[in-house]
Amino acid sequence: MTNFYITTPIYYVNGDPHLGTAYAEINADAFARWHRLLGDQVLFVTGTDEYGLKIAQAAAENGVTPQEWVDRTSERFRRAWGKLDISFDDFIRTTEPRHARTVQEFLSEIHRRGYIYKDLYVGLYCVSCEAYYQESELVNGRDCPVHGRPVTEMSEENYFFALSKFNDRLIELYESNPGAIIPETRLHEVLGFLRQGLTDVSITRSSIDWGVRVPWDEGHVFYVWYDALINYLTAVGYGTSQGTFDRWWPSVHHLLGKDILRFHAVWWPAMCMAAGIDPPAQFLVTGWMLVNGEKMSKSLGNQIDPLAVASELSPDALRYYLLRANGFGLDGDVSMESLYRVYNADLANDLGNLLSRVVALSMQKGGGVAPAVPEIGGDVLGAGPLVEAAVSAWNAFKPNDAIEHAMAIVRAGNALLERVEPWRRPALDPESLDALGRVREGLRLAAAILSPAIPRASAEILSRLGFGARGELRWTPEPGGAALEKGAPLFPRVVK
RNA sequence: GGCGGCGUAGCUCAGCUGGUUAGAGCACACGGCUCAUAAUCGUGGGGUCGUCGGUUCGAGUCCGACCGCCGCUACCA
Repeated sequence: MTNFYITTPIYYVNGDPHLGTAYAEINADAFARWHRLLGDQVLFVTGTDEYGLKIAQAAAENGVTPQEWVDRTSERFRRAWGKLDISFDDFIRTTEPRHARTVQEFLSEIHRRGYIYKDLYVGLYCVSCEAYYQESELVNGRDCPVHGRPVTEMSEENYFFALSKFNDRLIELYESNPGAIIPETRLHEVLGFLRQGLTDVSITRSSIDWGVRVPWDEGHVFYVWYDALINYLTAVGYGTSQGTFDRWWPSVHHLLGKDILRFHAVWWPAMCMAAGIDPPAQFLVTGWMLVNGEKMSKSLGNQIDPLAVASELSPDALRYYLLRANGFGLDGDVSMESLYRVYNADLANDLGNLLSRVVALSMQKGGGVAPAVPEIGGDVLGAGPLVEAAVSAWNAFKPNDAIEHAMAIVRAGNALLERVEPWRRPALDPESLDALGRVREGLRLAAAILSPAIPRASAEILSRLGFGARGELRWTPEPGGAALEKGAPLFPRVVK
């Protein structure tokens, strides 16, 4: 029995769920569903990041307490994921007591081991924002980007994490484990960064109080990044349930966007090493969804609203499009136009229509029941190799390849029907029955492979074709005779 | 500047360690069919594989130069 632990980033609750966060959820969900299908024990964790200065400010602007504010915003994420059929097993909120406990436990351990020390943090501070800025963030090299007023150099006593002590171990980790970061180009980035040399980083703030308290010094809270990463441990019972922890850690797969790669691939493993636990096994780094080559932005008005697509078409439609349109790890150019095009071509015309064809033909020419699945003799659908290829693709975190192989089975099914032409033959013609049985089985296999991407439609395909269960991921002869269900078009064509 | 990557049909891309006439999907054109969501099936057009040079019996696939893009170059959830 294999254990598969996968995480998404936890989202900062300052904004609403959008296409980028939905994309991460959908990918992680697909991988989780794939491994459940394989029979693995799966733990899929997502959540929200609720501390930090910007949250406190947003709460103040809205006239509520920070906790009231994050209760409200976090719920928006949870509800959104429900609408996209995201099958998470746990949802971590960083303001939960269990998380604070884990953070304090974990960082105390690092502190005990001598990798956290007190020092002076010097930075450029905007009094109005009550926040530090990097020089690169400033306007004209000296003004706060929010208030446009000059920042001042300030300093405070902070705790620092001895990141630099892990420089060599991190390089060694990735050199001996090149598969630890997918895609490879992100591995190169991380190694390049590491080879420049690391400096220690400050991990607490005394100027804010919306955060997890530093247990050995109550005047400080942990800087938001440090507590956020630790959610990956909260979910598996670090410090509270050794058995649970040992079961899932360290064979964890962290899915994340390329913009937060360094925090995950540098800081986080170092923190784990400092605490005396193994670093996480793998990082799955996604690209960005671009619209006409540009980052989506509210001002450009070029957004794709994931929830709107889900309600207009279906959650499956959005999921399929995002997983199909782009290779994992690459930036993808997306638009509503291409979404409709892919939806019609693949889901309505090829897949949905094939289901309609085989059900209708079986009713008219096949005796009204599910046609038997014949022995594969002369594998006319090419299903065997295609299923194998799809399995490899899912295992290698390449949803678009897996989908492509499934669709090849579907196309072969349509072609087979054209060749045999059951509609021109008498009812119960043996060749018709053979072809219909093959297409039926082809659809079962395609539905299984596609189920991580389009869970609803996959279940519907199986049930309409009279398959009691999903069955195995290989051609399985079966006597047929089950009841069929005609039903409405699975993916109604959309006309624009 | 340094490090890394990319540039293949109208569009999005596959092409692992170099080897028959360079592939897929979409789009387009023509033809067939009518079971099906005016869906489907077949055929076809279209590519100097960024440019120049080199290695090799042979290069999209290796090497060099150049042109054009892009990412990273620390405390942005």
